[in-house]
Amino acid sequence: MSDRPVVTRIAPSPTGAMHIGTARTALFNWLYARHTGGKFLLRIEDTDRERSTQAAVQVIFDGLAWLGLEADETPVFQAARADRHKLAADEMLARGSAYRDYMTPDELEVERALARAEGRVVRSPWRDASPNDAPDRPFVVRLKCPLEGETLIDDQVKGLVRFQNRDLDDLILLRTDGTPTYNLAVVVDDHEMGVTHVIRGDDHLNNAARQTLIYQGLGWTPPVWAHLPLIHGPDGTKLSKRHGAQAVSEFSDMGYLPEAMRNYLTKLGWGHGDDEIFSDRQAIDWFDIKDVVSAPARLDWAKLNHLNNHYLRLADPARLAKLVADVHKSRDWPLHDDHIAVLERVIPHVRDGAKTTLELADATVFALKRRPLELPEKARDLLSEETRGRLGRLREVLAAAPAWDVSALEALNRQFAESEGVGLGKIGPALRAALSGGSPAPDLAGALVALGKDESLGRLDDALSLGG
RNA sequence: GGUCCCUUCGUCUAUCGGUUAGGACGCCAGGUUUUCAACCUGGAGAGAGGGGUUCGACUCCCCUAGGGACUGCCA
Repeated sequence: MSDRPVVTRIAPSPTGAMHIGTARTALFNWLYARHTGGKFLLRIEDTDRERSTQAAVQVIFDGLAWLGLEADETPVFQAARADRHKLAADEMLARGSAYRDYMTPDELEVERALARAEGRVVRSPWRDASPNDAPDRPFVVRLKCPLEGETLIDDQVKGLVRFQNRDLDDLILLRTDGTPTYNLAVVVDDHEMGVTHVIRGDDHLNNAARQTLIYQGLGWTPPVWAHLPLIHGPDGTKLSKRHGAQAVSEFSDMGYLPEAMRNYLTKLGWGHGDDEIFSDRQAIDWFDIKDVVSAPARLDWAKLNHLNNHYLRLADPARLAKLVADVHKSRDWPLHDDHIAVLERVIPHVRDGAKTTLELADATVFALKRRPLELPEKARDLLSEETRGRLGRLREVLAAAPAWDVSALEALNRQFAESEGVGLGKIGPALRAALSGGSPAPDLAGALVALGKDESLGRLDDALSLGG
């Protein structure tokens, strides 16, 4: 196992949204593949034809692309491989590691109830029937699980897990219509795709034992297993809609950056000393399945917000401007031709307080407004005659400003207040109102720079002319 | 019911038999201050319970309790 190059995979079923837990599983598979210099593959488990849709397949592609987790080979579609799966089942039949089960649904139901009452696993009477006794009716192909002995799973996350074979049921390999079930398909595909490390949610830990039996029934070597604990909601229960979000697309819609998601999700269930914020490069260098935490983790919005704020402050303003413009568009805000340029100029001054691109959009509204601004009642009240006089004088000082940058304007504002013999508090609120029209805006100097000299002076003039 | 997994501050984690149990987010207090944030300083805050093993357990073992997964001709 150790000398083969590592091959990992993510194998989602396209039945709707892409769950954030799936995203994290993909991320860990991707990290481990990158860490070891191996390959990361994608397989779409679309054997449930009832529920699988093309749209849901696209959701998976989009989700992985958004997160930056590109597969190294073209995706495999499981449904297209049904012939291979059936061949494997035939092989198991031939080897005696599977059998045809002719139980009717009614009989199965009775056996299931009985088995549960007796605290044992379902067993078909056809397990040991002679092929000659085969009746002429539909059958399923079942795994012929050994009745004695045990199956060990040397899990990279959970440690050594021991299953008594008698507790493992003869799961169905082929349905009555001859189509393969999940457990067979997974084993055949993982084997034929050369997957060396199966890293998946720990809801599959039980399956690992049964799948091991299938590997053995086929004469194949099982992969290295690693079962990751699930992500829970903030209250510790299974993550669901009511926790705010579940799907990758929702996190995107809520204004989270993919790099923030990667950092957050990597740290959720894995640790590297005291490191909290790290680059993809560092994550790849440091990541090892053995360091994955074995307990489920809860989604913590506050921490995600913190990280997103961090990456928002690091991001290229041009990139953010596009994202923020999209937010405004989705809100039907009347954008103008120069909005991208305006956003690019404003964003550096307002991003420090933003947790998401949605908040970033909120913070840019003041700059996107068109003159003359509508001043809310509260803002008008600030423009007393005295204040208007001061603002007028400030306007001239600003107009004559030799430089239009934050530190110069800060100094200039302060000097002006001093020359007027008042504190900045006597001028700030009114200036702010004139510049922002009552919308949230950055500090004064930042607002002036963000708006630019012409726009700033124009807005001041507008305010001064009010009732003047 | 059966099988299996999990259990360190509110949350994410560090520790891998010997630490005043560390960090981060959040929270509280103070500072900065023209708004909201951001930022700076300080603070409170944890080994589920009970037995062992050991000179010494958060760390190893057992039991209990509490969570969770599986138990489908879903994946």
